[in-house]
Amino acid sequence: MDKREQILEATADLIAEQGLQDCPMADVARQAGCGAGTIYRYFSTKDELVQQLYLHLSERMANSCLNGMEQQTCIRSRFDHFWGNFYRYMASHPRESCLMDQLWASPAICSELREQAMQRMHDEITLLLHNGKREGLIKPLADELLLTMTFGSLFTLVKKQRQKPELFPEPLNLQDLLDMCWDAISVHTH
Amino acid sequence: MDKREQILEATADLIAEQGLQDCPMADVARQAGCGAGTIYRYFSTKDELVQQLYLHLSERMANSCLNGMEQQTCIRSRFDHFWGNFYRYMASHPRESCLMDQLWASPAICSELREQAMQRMHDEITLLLHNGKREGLIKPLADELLLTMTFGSLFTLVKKQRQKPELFPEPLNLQDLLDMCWDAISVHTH
DNA sequence: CGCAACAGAATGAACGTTCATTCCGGAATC
DNA sequence: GATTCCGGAATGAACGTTCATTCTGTTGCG
Repeated sequence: MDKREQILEATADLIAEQGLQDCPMADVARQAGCGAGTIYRYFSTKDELVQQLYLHLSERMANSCLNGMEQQTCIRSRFDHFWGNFYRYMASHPRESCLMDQLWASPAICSELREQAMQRMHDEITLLLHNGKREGLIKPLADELLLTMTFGSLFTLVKKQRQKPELFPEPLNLQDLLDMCWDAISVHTH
Repeated sequence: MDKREQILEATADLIAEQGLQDCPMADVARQAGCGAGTIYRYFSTKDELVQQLYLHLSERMANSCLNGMEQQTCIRSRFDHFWGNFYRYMASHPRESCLMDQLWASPAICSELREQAMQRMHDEITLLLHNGKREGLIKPLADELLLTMTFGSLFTLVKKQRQKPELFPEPLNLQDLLDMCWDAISVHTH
C-alpha cells in the first residue's frame, strides 16, 4: 500500500465532493486513513499536495488521450481518435473531470505547471492541425484558436452533463459531437 | 454614492485580482472604503455577498448579449448578433470574465442561482435554435448540446486569451469565430 | 538499542462575524 | 436661529472558530 498514492486519492475524492475551498488537511488525513502529520512526510505543503495531484491527473488524462494515436493515419481519424479519447475519458471519469474543472480555474495551479502537464497533448494536436492545414482540410487559422475551440466545447459539455444530467435525458452520440467539432474547424467545399 | 454598489465593486476587484479563496472581508472593507461591520448591514453573510455579486454580473452580461436582438430577423444574423455580443462583452471585460470563470466553477453558486441568472439568455437562444431547426438550417440535435458547444468554445477562448495573451499575437477576427461556431451546429448541404 | 515512520494532540495565525460605541443629519424644542 | 435630542448608519476592536503546520510520544522493524 503506497501511502503517497493513498493521500493523493483521498485528496481527489474530497475536492471532487466538497470543493477545493472545503478540503481541510484533517479530512484528507481521515479519508487517507493516516494522521495529519503523515501527509507532511510526503508533501511539504498543502499547495504542493494540490499541485502534485494536478500533475498526477494530467498524466493519466494525457495517457488516455494519446492512447492508440500511433495507429491512426488519416487526419480525420486522428482527430476523431484523439478527441474521442478525451471525451470518453472525461465523461467516464466524473471525479477527474470535476477536479480538472476546479483546478483549471484556480490560482493554486500556476500557468507554468498547467503548460508542463499539457505539453504532450498540445504537441500532438498541434502537429495534427499543421498537417490538416497543409492538406487544405483545416481552416488556416491560428493553432491555439482551433485547439481552444474544440477543447472548450467538449470540456464545457462534459461539465454540464456532470452538473445537470437531467438536461441530457438520452446519451449523446459521440460521433455527432466529433462532427460538430470537425465542422467548426474544417474547410467546407461547395 | 451607493455603499452597497461600492462593496460589490470592491468584491469584484478583489476576487478578480486575488482569487475567490483569497478575498478576506477585511480586504473587501478596505477596498470599499468602509468598516468591516458595514458590509454586514448590506449582506448577511459572505456567501450572500458573493451570490449577489454573481447576480449583479449576470444581469449586466445578459443585457449586453440581448442588446439589439429585436432588430435582427434572419436566423444567421440573430446567431451572429447574440454570440458576437457575448464574445465582445467578455473580451472587453476581463474582470467580469475572470469573475464568471471563478464563480461558475465554484460551489458557492448553487445551480438554481446559476439557472435563474441565465434564464433570459437561455430562452432567447433556445428559440433561435428551435426556429433554425425548423428551417433545416441547424442540426437536429438537442438544444442543450448545441448551446453548450457554442458557449463553451467562446467562453474557453476568451479565458485563454486572458490568461495567456501572448498565445494570440494578433487580434482574432470575430467573424472567423462566429463562422466556426455556426459551422459546428449548422447543416452543410453538398 | 537505534532509527525511521507514524499518529494525533497542540499551536498559532487567519478569518468571518459580532457588538458596544461613535458619528451624523435632521427633527423638535425653546 | 440656536440647542438638544434622537434614530440608525458606520466603525473597528474583540471573539470564537477553523485550519495548516509543528511537536511529541509511540510503534515497528533492522
